[in-house]
Amino acid sequence: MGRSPCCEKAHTNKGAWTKEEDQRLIAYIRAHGEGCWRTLPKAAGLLRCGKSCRLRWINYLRPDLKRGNFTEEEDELIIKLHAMLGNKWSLIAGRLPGRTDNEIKNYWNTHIKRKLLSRGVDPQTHRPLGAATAPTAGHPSPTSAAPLEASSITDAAKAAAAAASMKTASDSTEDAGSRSAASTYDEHHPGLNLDLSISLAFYPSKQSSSSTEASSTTTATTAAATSNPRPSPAAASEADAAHPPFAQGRPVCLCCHLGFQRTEACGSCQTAPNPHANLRYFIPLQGGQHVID
DNA sequence: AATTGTATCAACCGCTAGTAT
DNA sequence: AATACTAGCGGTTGATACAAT
Repeated sequence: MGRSPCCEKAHTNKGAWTKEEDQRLIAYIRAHGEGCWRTLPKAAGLLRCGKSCRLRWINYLRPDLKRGNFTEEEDELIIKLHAMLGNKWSLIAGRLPGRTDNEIKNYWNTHIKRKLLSRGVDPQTHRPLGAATAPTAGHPSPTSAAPLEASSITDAAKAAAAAASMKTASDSTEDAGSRSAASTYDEHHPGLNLDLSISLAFYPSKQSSSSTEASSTTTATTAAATSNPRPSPAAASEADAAHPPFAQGRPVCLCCHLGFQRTEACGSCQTAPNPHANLRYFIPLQGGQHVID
C-alpha cells in the first residue's frame, strides 16, 4: 500500500550545493515549473532528495528573492509580526515579499533578538525584560493567555497591513507591469502609512458601501483581498455567509482581519466551540480608529 | 602570521497535516 | 478505515567568514 519512497537516500548527495547542481535545478524548473518535488531530482539529473531540491529552490535559487540586508522597516515589521504570530516564520515571510522563512528565522536569531535585548525587551514575550513573565511559555499568540498590550496589537495590525500592502506588490510580479509596480513601491511609499483600518474589505459586505469606510480601507485591504482573493460579489456574499459577525458589523477576529486564512494564524477561530470567547477583537471605527475588545 | 572566538547562514533533521493508495 | 507517503514547517547543526588577540 502507499507509494514508493521519495528518494534513494543511499544515493543522494548532501551538503553544500555545487554550481552545476544549481544550474541543473534552475534549468529544470525554468523548463517544467515547480512540479512534483519527489520526481524532480531524477528528472533533472540531480543526486539529491526532493526535499533538498525544494529547500534549495525556495531559499536560494528562486528568482523573486530579495537579496541583501534587511531594512530598518523590515526589522520593525518582523518584530511586530513576531509579536503577533510568534515563531510562525512562514507566515511572517508571507508578509515580507522576497524574503524566505529560513532567512527571517536566521535573521531573527542573529540580529533581532539582540536588538530587542538591547532595548530591554524580551524577544519571546515582547515584554520589558524586568516584567513578570507571561503565564504561557514561549511567545504570545493570538490565542495565547498572554495577549499583548492593546497598543501593541494595534501596531501589529498596522505592521501587518503594511506588510500585506508590500506583499501585494510582490504577489503580482508575474507580469512585467506588476513587476514595475513592485519596483516602484518604495517611490510611492516613502514612508509606510501604518495608520490603516483594514477591517472592511477583507470580506466585503454588499451592505457596507459607505464611502467613508471605503476610503479608509486603503492599500492593506486590497492586499488582504489579494492574498485571500474574493473577487466576485457572489464570493463576497459567500464570505458574509461564512463570517456573519463581519457582515453584521460585529467584532471580528484580528487574524482574519489581517488577511490570514482561517487555518493559518488562528486555527482557534475555526476550531474553538466559541472562538469569540478566547480571542481579542479588532473593531473598526470610522476615521481609522480601532477598538481592541 | 597564527590561533581562537564569534557571527552568519545554508542545509539538514524531525515532526505534522493533508492526501494518495 | 488503515496505511504510507508528500509537502511544508520550525528547530538545530555545521561550515565558512570575519574579528580579536
